[in-house]
Amino acid sequence: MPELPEVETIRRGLIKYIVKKKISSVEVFEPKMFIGGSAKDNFGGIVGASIVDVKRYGKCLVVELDNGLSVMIHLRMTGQLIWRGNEEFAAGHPSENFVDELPNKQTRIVLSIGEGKLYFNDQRKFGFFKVVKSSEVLEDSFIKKLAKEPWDMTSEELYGKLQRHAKAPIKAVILDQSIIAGLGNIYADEALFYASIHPERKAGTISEMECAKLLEGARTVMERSIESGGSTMATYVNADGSRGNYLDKFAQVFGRTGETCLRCGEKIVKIRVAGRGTHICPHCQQIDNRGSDD
DNA sequence: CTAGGATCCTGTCAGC
DNA sequence: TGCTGACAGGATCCTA
Repeated sequence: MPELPEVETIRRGLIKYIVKKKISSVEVFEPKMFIGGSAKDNFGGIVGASIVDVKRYGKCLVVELDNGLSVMIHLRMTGQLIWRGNEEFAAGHPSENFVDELPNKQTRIVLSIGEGKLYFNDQRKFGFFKVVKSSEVLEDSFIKKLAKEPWDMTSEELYGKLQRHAKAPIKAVILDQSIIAGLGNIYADEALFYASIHPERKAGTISEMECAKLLEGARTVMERSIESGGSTMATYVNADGSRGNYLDKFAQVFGRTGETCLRCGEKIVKIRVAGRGTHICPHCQQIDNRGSDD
C-alpha cells in the first residue's frame, strides 16, 4: 500500500534515527520474508554492521551498511516500519500497530539497532527484507526494471511509453513501475483526477497535452503528500486515538466515494479498473476512447 | 511483444 | 450469531 510518498517519508525518518547506529541482533518470525540469510549465517552478515545511509528506488528502500552489504526493504501492500528508540517513528500502512505493544501478531522481523528496535509489521506477508551486496543493488530484478520517477521524466518520454501500451486502460499503464515509478492506487486515482482523465481511457487516446497534465498531476499529488509526511505519516501515532485518516487532507477522489467532487459538486463514484478499486468524478473524468481502433 | 487475470496472505466488513 | 464472498494504498507469474 505504501506508495512513493510514504516510502520517502519512511526513508527520511530512518535517516534521522538509525544512521551511524549498529545492528546488534535480528529476529525473524517469518523466514520467507527475510531473503538472503538466516540465523545460521548472521542473517546474511548484517549483524554487527552499522548503517551508513538509507536510499529509495521507487517504492523500495535500501538500507546501506558499512560492510558492503545492503538490506532492500519492500513494504508491498500492508508493510509498516516502526521505530521504537529514544524517540518513536512509524509509517507505512496505517493501523493500530503504530501504537500497539510490539512485537505483536503482525510483526515479521525485528532489528535491534543502537538503543532501539526497528519493527517490520506486515499483515499480509507480501513485503520482504532482502540482503544483497551493495554493489549489486542496481542489478536486482525489481530495481533494474524500474522506470524513472515523475520528476526525472519528460512528458515526451511518458507519451512515447503510452503508445506502446495503447490498448491498455491508462490507469493500468501508470500503475506499471516499469513505465513510471512511484504511483500506486491512491496517487494514480489522484493524478488522473488532476488531469481530468477517465481511468478506463485507452492509453493510446491520451493527447500530448493530457499526458503533460497527467505527469504534472503525478508530481503535484505526490509532492503534496511528501510535504505533509506521506498519507500515513508519523503524526498518526501522536493522534489521540482518533481514527483520523491523513489522506482526507489532500485526497480529492480516493476514499471519497459518495462525497461531492471538490471541483464540480458531482458525487464521487467508485468503479473497478485494472482489477483495482478506482475513484472518479463522473463529470470531470469522462470516457472518450476516440482514436482507439476497436 | 502486450493485455488481462490469478496469485501470494491475513483481516475486516457487508449481506444473508 | 455464524457463515460467505468481496475486497484491500503491490508486484509477479501465467496464459492467450
